[in-house]
Amino acid sequence: MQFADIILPLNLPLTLTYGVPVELQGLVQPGMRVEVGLGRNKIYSGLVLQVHNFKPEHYTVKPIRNLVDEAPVVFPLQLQFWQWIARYYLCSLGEVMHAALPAHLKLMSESLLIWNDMYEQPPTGLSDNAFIVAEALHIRKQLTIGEIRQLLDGRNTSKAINELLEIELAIVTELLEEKYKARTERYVFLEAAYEAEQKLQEAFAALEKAPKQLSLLLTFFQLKQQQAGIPVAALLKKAKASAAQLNALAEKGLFRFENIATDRLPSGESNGDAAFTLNDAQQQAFTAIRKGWADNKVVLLHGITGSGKTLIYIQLIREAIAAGKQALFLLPEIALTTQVVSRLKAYFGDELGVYHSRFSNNERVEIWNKVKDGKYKVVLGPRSALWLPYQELDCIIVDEEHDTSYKQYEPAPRFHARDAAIYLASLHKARVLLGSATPSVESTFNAQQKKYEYVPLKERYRGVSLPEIEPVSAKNTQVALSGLMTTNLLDAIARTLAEGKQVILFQNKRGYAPFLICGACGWIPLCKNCDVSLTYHKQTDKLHCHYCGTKSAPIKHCLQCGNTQITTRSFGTERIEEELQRIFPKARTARMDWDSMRGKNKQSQLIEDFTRGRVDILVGTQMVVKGLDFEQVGLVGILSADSLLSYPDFRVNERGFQLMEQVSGRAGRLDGKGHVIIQTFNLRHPVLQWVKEHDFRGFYQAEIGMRQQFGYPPFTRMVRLTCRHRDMQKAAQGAEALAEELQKIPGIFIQGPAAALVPRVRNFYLQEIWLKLPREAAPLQQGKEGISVAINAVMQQRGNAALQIIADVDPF
DNA sequence: AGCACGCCGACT
DNA sequence: GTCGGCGTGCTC
Ligand SMILES: [Zn+2]
Ligand SMILES: [Zn+2]
Repeated sequence: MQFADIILPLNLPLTLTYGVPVELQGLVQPGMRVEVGLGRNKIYSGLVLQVHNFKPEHYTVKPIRNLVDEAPVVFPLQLQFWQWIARYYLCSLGEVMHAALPAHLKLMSESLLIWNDMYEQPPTGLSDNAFIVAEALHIRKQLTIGEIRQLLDGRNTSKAINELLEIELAIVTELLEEKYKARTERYVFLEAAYEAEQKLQEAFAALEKAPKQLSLLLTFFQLKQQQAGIPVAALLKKAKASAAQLNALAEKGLFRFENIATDRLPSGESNGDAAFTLNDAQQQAFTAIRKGWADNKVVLLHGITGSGKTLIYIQLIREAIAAGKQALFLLPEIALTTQVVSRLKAYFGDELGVYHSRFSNNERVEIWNKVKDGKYKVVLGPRSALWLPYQELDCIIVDEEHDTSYKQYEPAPRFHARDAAIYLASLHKARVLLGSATPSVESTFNAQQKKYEYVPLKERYRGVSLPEIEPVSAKNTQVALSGLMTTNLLDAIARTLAEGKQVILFQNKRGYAPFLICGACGWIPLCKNCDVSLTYHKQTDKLHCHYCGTKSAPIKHCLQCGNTQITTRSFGTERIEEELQRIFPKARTARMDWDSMRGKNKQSQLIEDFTRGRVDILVGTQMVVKGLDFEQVGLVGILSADSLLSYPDFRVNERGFQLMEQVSGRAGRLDGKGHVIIQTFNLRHPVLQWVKEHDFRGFYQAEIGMRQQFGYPPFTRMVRLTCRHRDMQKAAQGAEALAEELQKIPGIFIQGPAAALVPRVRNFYLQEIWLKLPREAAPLQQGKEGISVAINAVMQQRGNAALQIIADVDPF
């Protein structure tokens, strides 16, 4: 007897073992989806992890019911990758599977109620709900549980269903359906009989009095030279004919129709062999990258904005394709709307697959298959592109490697795509290139330690020079704008606009008024689900909670003392745009933040407008840094540098430096007159000095010293454990119990528990424990295993069932 | 994730 | 008394 360990896309601690029935022996392979029963009568498509001969001792196995696939949909290498993710990031294989497989490859049965034909009609004596279901069932003959829930509005469905099953009015079966549906298109073919010359002549003759049909037939033959079947839509369009005319020909027996599965993904033509040459600096960097790779090292390419990293990437990808392998190009999701996509498409055409969150579930399956079949040689995508089934990767390029969006937080697996990419590459024996204008402290440290090869690319492409950075004291602000914009900034904006150049203003708060307070008693409107203050949004005329998304009616008077004077503190992007319109009425303003970019093509539209000079002043949050890739702006203003440099996180300086450096990169200009103004109440903040001098080295030296002194990464590894419970007491007790269990682990440093920065979100109370672990692989893994044990111990304690413990390895 | 089992409040 | 609410535990 053979057995198979099956992964189900659920948060189960382990795989489940099923028996391989005789008729499936030899057919079940790792990576295949199989139908398995779970619990009373659910059927899932699970994924085979391995097949073996070890009979489980403590329970009797259920058999695999059937195969879903004839061949594996997941490669063995991917299963290894999943197992590493689960181990390293402290989550279950099921959670990894859930994240990795496209939704339409994960099947779960739905219960189907079928009318029993022994009954002629619904009997009397049923409860109201059961009667409603019985009547519907009588007409429709079968209903899914979902349909019944809809019918009864979700109330008391199980009772009604049990009532019907009791009297055998209906029987229940489980239905496991393939979710992926190929898109089909109607094609028209010439009937075989008309392939004969003479028969065809007759047909043409008979059409003399129907010129429209004749011309349609001629168009058909014109197109038929390329392919036998012609898409109906294309034919009608080309012939400018109607469906009725086509049907008339079909009725005469000339044509037959067939529905053929087609590709959902648009195929782009490449520019053929678009030739380009690397300049000297690029060529040098390219050679250095190849050398680093030859030494089996990860390469860190430190190239300032506008140094032309993309061309180097393209050249490396070309070589990967030439070697008959695949390449993966990772980007932060938000950067996938920029010109990079069209640039790569121009070079790689149909061999390039782009992956992002806007694809439908059916499209994702098609992308999955094209990667698996090797039709895509290059994949450009965000962190989720790591899950695709690559046959053989030659290289992985992680651009903007410092970017925080590479770290997934919710839900598990809480992985870092840059780090996971390095492991995935090692499985493929592929090479890794990390690229950034502001490399992370971790990667720079690895380069310093000679673990990575460091390749600088200093020269700015096309001779664009670095902008002048001017920190200005925010004390020097106009009274009317109470701390919003300094006269330096206002003057600079006016000057820049007068020169016909564009302005970008950066403010890290969205909405209109991020903070409201009663002028009389100091009362602050708070979210009812979270421990945070609410932000007023003018666009919706509502108060928004940025943690749970709840929108509530705006406050007209204080709920505590009744005072009608509610004052606002701080300025969001909405308010800034409004003020700018008032101060610079002739300037065309635009806003780029989470709220204004929600629509489908909003972001690409804005980029288009900005590039074509249809926007004079752009106000935005982080998005203006990450979501734009042009660098021809006259002035960049950072309205409040202090908010970027004062929050409790050991990476605060790193983030602040990276952000301001990246923002500055937007202000490089060919004429060498780019200008950046940074408003602050602390002109002497060291980060501002480093930014001012573009002094990456100085920043790094200071930062790495601090990390070493206080035992932060890269000198240690951190794990954050969050206890989440609806009850404040239970959350705190759970965290205490967890901390106690953690004490048993040797060699780890425990900080906490303490309430999270925001102690309550969506009505869940959050308690955090921060752990420092040794960075060496073996004791690190030992420590993590200890953490798993501790979590399990706490979860098994009575009364902790509703407690959630979230482990976040290498938190960001 | 579902689903069954079991223990308490508010209805006949 | 029972009906049904949800908190708890399990799925090979
Ligand atoms: Zn008040
Ligand atoms: Zn909230």
